[in-house]
Amino acid sequence: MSDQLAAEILKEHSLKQTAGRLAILLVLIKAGKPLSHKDICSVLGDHFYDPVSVYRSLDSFVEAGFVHRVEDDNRTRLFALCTCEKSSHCHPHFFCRRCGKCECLKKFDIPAISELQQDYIVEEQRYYLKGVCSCCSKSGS
Amino acid sequence: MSDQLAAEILKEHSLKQTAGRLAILLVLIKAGKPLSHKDICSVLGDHFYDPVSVYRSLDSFVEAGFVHRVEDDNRTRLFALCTCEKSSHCHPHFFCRRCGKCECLKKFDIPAISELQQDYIVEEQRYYLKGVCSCCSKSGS
DNA sequence: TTTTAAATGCAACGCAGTTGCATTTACATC
DNA sequence: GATGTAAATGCAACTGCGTTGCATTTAAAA
Repeated sequence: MSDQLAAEILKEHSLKQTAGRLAILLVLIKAGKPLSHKDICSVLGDHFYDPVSVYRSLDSFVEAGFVHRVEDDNRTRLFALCTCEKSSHCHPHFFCRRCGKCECLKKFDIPAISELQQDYIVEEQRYYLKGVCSCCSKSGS
Repeated sequence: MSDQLAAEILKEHSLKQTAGRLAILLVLIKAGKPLSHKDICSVLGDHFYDPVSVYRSLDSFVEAGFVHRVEDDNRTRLFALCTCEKSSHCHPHFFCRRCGKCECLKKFDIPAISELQQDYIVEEQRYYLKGVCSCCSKSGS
């Protein structure tokens, strides 16, 4: 299932199939949301895979384009499997300050800023929201 | 001129007038754009004001609400005097990858996301653009 | 099976920002 | 103007995320 998907993704992007990469990718697939390096390491368990190698594997995923990096505001980076087409990486991310989770909000259209401001070349857009997610807001204050 | 403005801003927000705070505020006023801690320290010159104190002064400015923090993607934070009303801190920031400058794009309306997604409490929005600014794009590739 | 470029582990490093604590200072009160 | 006090500062050490260098191992092509 997910194992096979992970292997396929690596193959598709001409990345070597290593135990570490497969494990990391599996974690990202199962999570279905952005995770920090720390999150990933704690799911993998210590001593299984070197933290530095986790960084390097993630970097290779980002470079290949099937994982994207989300900056949160604590100077940490989150990594998420990117299910959208490569050309539309851009969608808002919502950070819940109560449960700490990060969600990709893919329903929203981000306005085409480039049309509004002359001579600006927009190469990357990032939309970041913070507050309380629907799950937490329902379960009382 | 600017000196007086700096003093007024501090007074308005009930912050003690200290040489360091006035100097930092002056730097921000004159810059007219977001600056990093490093930028500020290098304008102030070494040995005039302790780097840690610069951080603390900036924090007090942010807490008072007349300076806001902009996250760029190099894990550094930029600080900018906030000329807009407190209630509308939110506007896009454009980072030019060529000249490295950061601009506040105050003309743009950010869509009201909160209406679209039920039960989400949006407390903060951040819009981040990256590319080449009009100035750099005009002066050749 | 052999070869080789890429991936890994380990140790040390870099940098932005924070914390603790003793000292100094702005400013309110007398 | 002198005094008292909470806030601001300087200094040193620390934290946490991420990176770099280098020797070793390994996936996968030949």
